[in-house]
Amino acid sequence: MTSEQPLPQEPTLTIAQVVERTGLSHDTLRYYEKAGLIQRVGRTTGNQRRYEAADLAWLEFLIRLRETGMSIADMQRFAELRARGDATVPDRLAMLREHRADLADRIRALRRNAASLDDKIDHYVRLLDQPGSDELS
Amino acid sequence: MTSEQPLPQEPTLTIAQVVERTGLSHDTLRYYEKAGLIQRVGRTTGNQRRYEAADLAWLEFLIRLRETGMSIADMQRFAELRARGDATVPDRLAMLREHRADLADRIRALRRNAASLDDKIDHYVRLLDQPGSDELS
DNA sequence: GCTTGACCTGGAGCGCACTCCAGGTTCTAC
DNA sequence: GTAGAACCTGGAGTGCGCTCCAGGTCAAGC
Repeated sequence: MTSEQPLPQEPTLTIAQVVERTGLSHDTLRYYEKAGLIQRVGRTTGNQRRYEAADLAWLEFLIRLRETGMSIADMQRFAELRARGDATVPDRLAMLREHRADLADRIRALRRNAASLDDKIDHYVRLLDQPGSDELS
Repeated sequence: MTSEQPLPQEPTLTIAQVVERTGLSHDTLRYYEKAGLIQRVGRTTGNQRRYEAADLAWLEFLIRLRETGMSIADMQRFAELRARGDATVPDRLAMLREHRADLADRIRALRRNAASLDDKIDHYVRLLDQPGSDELS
């Protein structure tokens, strides 16, 4: 048999590796941690951060919340609920559903606005096709 | 025949009326004007602003640019081109097309993110349906 | 004519989400 | 063991897009 090997510790990531994988900056990672968006990350004996896979997954979820327009304050609320455990799943679900509905509204509004940009673009194209007419807008 | 009437001056709007119609605040309207986003608005002899229909239409266009994520700096560039007249139509068209393409990208990204929020929501729903399993995220 | 509310200006202040800095500690490679 | 890169902290600074303020002027109704 093979000799007993040390438990293959789940590999951890340095902050530089997390920067590379998430696109967040060092400062933003520290800011998110200070703000309570991520629970205290593991440390080496020398006090340097070592991120685990679960931290990375959570960060990626936070990034999605941010990219869909959630404020830091709301992310803090969400993170706090998460930290309180399973009992808060209904609250988290409610928050997420509300955020999802807001997002749907915003996407609809963007599409409407996109359509009117298209109209404006068409207007300019026509101006270029038949020049000479006084421009109105 | 009817007696000669004074030219029915195109009715103008006070700033309060524009606030009401656009949803922009007094301060934002003045800020936009100072920033050159709208060309100097007409004034009464007493120096109070009187907006014309064309001003309102332009403001509504600016609002669409803003709502689709254009920065004030880019709106300034656009407004400046507009102020320079017909010769800049090609530049304006190019700006608008680029902005439109960015917008399409952002809408696509939002839809992708929305889909992954939906996954997360489903995950929570399943957690609630079959409680007891240790929660992972 | 007077009151009251709407409007004017320049400039300071604010909230958000980072970003930068100084000064020190730790890690890695030689 | 040492050099240099990576990392640590608290706190100050930044850019954006407004928002507020003080101290005045103007306009409309009585």
